Amino acid sequence: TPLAKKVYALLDTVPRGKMTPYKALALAAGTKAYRAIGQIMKNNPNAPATPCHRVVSTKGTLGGFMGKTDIKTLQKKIDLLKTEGIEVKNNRILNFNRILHSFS
DNA sequence: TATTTGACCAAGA
DNA sequence: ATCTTGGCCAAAT
Repeated sequence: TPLAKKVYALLDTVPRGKMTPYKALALAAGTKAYRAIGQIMKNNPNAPATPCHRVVSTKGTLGGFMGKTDIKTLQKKIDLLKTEGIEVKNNRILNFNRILHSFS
């Protein structure tokens, strides 16, 4: 889908160890449809190839991973993030404000 | 074409 | 702190 292409392109610019909220990602893609971002991820099994694990809610919570919201799946996302140096505790990202990525 | 659905968000209560 | 409400808009049905 057209929006998805932009989103994926932007995701590639998010460096390892940093994250972006759904909102910022959507706005950077030129739309206000932050809700649509999640839909795109769900339907596109580009799973960990494009770093969808670096996308989070503005509150610093994880949202979901690979179409699911259950704790087990989220834990995988957490582990994956940990390998990039991002710690998640009690469904909250530590140093959230420090690792936010801003698009040019 | 019309309706429904969210991996959302911000503001109230 | 938690819960509800209303708004949002692309994609999927």
